[in-house]
Amino acid sequence: MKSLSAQYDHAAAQDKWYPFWEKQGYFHADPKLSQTVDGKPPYTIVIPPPNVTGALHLGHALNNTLQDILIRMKRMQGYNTLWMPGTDHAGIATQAVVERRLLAEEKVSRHDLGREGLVDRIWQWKEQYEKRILGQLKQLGCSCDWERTRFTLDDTCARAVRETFFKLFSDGKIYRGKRLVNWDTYLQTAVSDDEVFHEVVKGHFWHFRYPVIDAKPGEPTHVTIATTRPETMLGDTAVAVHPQPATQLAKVKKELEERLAAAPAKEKPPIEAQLEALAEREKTKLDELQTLAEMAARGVMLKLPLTGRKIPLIADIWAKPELGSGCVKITPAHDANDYEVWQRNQEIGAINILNPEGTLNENVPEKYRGLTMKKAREAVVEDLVELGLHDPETDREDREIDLAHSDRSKTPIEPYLADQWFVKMDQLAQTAMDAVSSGKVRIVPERYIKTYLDWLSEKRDWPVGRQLWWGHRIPVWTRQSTFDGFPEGALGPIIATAEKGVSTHFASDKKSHLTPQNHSVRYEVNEAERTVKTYVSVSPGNPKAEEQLESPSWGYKQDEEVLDTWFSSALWPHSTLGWPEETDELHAFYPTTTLITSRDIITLWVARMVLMGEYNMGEVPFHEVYIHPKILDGFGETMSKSKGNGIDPLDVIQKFGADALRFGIAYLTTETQDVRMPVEFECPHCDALIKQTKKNRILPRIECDKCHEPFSTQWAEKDEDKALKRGAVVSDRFELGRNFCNKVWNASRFSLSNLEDYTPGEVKTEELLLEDRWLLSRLATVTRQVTHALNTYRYADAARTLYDFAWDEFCSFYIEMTKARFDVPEQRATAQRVLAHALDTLLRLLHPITPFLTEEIWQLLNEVAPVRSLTNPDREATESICISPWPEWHDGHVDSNIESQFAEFQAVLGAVREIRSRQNITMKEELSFNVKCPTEVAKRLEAMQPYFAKMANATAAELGPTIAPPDMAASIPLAGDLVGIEVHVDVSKYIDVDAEKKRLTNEEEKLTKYERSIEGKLKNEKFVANAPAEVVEAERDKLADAKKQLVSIRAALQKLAEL
RNA sequence: GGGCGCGUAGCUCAGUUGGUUAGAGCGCUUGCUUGACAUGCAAGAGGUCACAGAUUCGAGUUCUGUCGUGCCCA
Repeated sequence: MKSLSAQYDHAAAQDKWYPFWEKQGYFHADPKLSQTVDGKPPYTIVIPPPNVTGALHLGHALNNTLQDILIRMKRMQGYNTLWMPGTDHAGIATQAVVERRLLAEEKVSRHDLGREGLVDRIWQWKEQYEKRILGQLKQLGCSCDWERTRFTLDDTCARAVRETFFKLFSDGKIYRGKRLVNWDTYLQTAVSDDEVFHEVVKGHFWHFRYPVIDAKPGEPTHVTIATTRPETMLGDTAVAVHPQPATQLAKVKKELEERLAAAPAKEKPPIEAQLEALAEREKTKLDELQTLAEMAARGVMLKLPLTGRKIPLIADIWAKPELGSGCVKITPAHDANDYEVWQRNQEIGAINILNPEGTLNENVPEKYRGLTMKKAREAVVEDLVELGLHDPETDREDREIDLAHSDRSKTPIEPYLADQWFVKMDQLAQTAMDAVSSGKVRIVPERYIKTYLDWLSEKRDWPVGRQLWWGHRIPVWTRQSTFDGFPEGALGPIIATAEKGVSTHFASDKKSHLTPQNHSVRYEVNEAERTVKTYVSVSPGNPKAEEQLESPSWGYKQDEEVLDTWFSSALWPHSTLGWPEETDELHAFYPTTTLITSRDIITLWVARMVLMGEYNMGEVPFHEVYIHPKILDGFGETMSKSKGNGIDPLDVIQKFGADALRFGIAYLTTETQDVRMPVEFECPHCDALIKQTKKNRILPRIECDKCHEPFSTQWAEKDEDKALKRGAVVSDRFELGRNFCNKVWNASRFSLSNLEDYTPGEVKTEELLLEDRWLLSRLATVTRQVTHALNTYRYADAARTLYDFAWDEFCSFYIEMTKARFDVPEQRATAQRVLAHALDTLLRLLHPITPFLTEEIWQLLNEVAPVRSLTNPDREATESICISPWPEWHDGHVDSNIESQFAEFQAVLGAVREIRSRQNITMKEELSFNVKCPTEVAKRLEAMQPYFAKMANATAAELGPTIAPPDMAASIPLAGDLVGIEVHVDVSKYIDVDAEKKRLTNEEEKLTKYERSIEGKLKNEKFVANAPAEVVEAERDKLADAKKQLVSIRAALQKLAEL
């Protein structure tokens, strides 16, 4: 047998076994098999496709490790398993990263490159990062079916996207609408909410007066409004006042009073001040507000200064009578709250006053057209002053304003009303809600059902267009024409009346490539202007039809926008399997089994997959969704690609190994909590540890605090940085895993070295010793617990169970005990067979979590003991642990009697060790001890003599019920189930009397306290009367036990006192 | 503002339906070159289970509130 290193070499194992697994094709799922494998259904997981914006961090490592653990277990259980891998194009995020890079490094913008040029460059980026991401997954040990790797923008997915869009379009579920977007005037694109950051800036609060038209006597002639953005008044379409100012004020007052009553003394003054102001307001303002509310109800109009437009005074709850003038101007096209007001008061309309580049458009008086917002602001204020509607001296307050900025251009965001493509969600959302309510899709943990249902129940239509170039271009061709001059020759006559929202077909002429089946049409008719916009969606695979539409005579243009990334992600479970083709894969593996993901995309992704699955396939995409915790950094922040606080799993794998990382991850994946992972950098020059800080976590190079040498990090990109040595990232969490792997490795090393003359053979029950039966019993229990834990996504339970069993039971006891048996020829063969069997089982249980380690040992074990199952004596071990059968447990092996007998031995051994340690007796000195115990216990302990010798260098001199403790003894009475057993060591040679007295006195105190607490309980009549009989009984037993212990401790103390 | 979590040892976390003398790993202390493993072995110290009420014979565990903290939605 070759000699094995004392340390597990994770790098070697990873390099060796991953290519082997791939070559053997273990990860490839054959759809034809799935109907036939043992009657077991296929087991499928689709990967949440990581986006190609950047490399993976520990959060992804967690997500994918959890998937791999299940996939590997199910594969071993004989299911036809498919883990479908792939990546996501992540429209805006990726385009933004590439654009930023281009600008920084080559000083070119997307406009310089043009659409095709930019998209080309993004593809290059994608190739690079896809490679890196897939490489990371392989390094992690993920057993994905790589032959099926997909990308959300590849041809297969594109086909599914086109098909789905066409289907939705034809079904009338896609429409054009208006929506407020975060408009980045610098980049001229909408940005999503999470690409916006808020910053408080200094600004002003301006008060203006708008004249009332035809005010009745006694009514106000002007309405005062206040704004932080005067220029938007050009787009006002109403002024709102609260419909019931008195009620509202009373409500606010009541809330304040309640808060005042509950507030601690020091917080009272500001609330009192507010209440006073409110009272003042009721006196001075309320009447006027009441009047205004009545005027609003009557339909009074106001004259919007500078524009000459008339706008209504409306009653709406958005107006806050407790604030400012109590009236608020409404600019639906440029303010989110005002937009909501418009939704409630459709008649007021919305006026967009902004050009895409941030200047004012033709909807404002000529004077202001073309001005930037800033210039317009000055002009508007100036002109209002001129009209006497604003006094700069009294009507302007300083104020801090929370202003949204674009993360990408760092310029202020303009809320902007844009035309958008929407998907109608009413019915689709309902199907997704039903899927979960009915239990067709189970969400684990259940609390996330609420998130899912709450979001879907709003049934908000889904805006699917994005003003980007990177993505699936919307397959709609548009042309605007006059109503009269409808292009008869080209299009043929209109069949249906061209009403708004009517979908119909062109009548095809014979030469047309547009057939009734391959396209769908919608019209948007503007009767006032007598124009019609025609939208044509073409089903996939009809390039000629598209060409025809784009030909000069037809004059159609394809929509410039692309689809929201989530549109393609929503199809992922079926698009990756080949839909809309009726592939074998689709038949075999859809619906998939489980989805494993993180909670932040329950609404964005999970819900949409369910509704699209139902829509396209008529069937849910998966039966269970497991939502796992998130890894936070040392500052409690979630790791994210954009923040740059993520840790590259490769930095961990390189130092600790993939197995250690995976074990650490499984160990921390508990049901409820997110997990903090404070990390440190390890200097590659001097091994000093450098704390990760918010500052250094994004640096490409870091200088060591101690030796001042620089080293590189995952962010290194410049050659000079890359040339530096890379600093590893370290954390206890990984050390735990690394140490555990090493422990298993060494236990295996020991086993292997003692199996050289192993022969397979039947082991008869009567040949088994106590420790064998104990181990088999424990193994059965552990197998059951681990299987159950993984089946219910209790990863931490599985990892902890295995950790404790492997370390504390298998290594610390079983292996230690077999050492003694290998020296006894007649015991050797049985010990070997049980050991080989146990190691074999343990490896298989561990394999899903630590695949490389277990494969490495499996292969070594196969060399010396290829046949090693006690339960299937003829079975030869498989060529790889990947495809070995998952352990089954035998209830017959579980023997609580044996386990308690073993616990007895462990406790006595522990007592001996404790005395040795307390008395400072080194292991070199042989120890003799006595045990006072019942006869049957004595008999059993007698049989364990070799183990006391081996494991504690101690001999039980006397055992039995009549043993008298030595005169100078250190004594430990056992507790709990083992009460009645006393361990005594004659320590006359060593004893530190004072120390022993002190210890016993401590112990006595503790026990006395304990005794009193139980006595207290038992004296409580209510407890005795109300608690279940067995609980009361248990307390009585505890009391009796404590008393027994006390007796022996007092006796020992007494003896010491007599010395 | 609404929803969902989390506050247990110096740190990172377990603690299943209320009944244990509240656990683990790391760190710390003491002693070990025990022939698988110092990435190890043996032992030890360390806790008002955030705070305040309530329910109960009994609360780390259930309920209410407060404070702190995190995420999601607006």
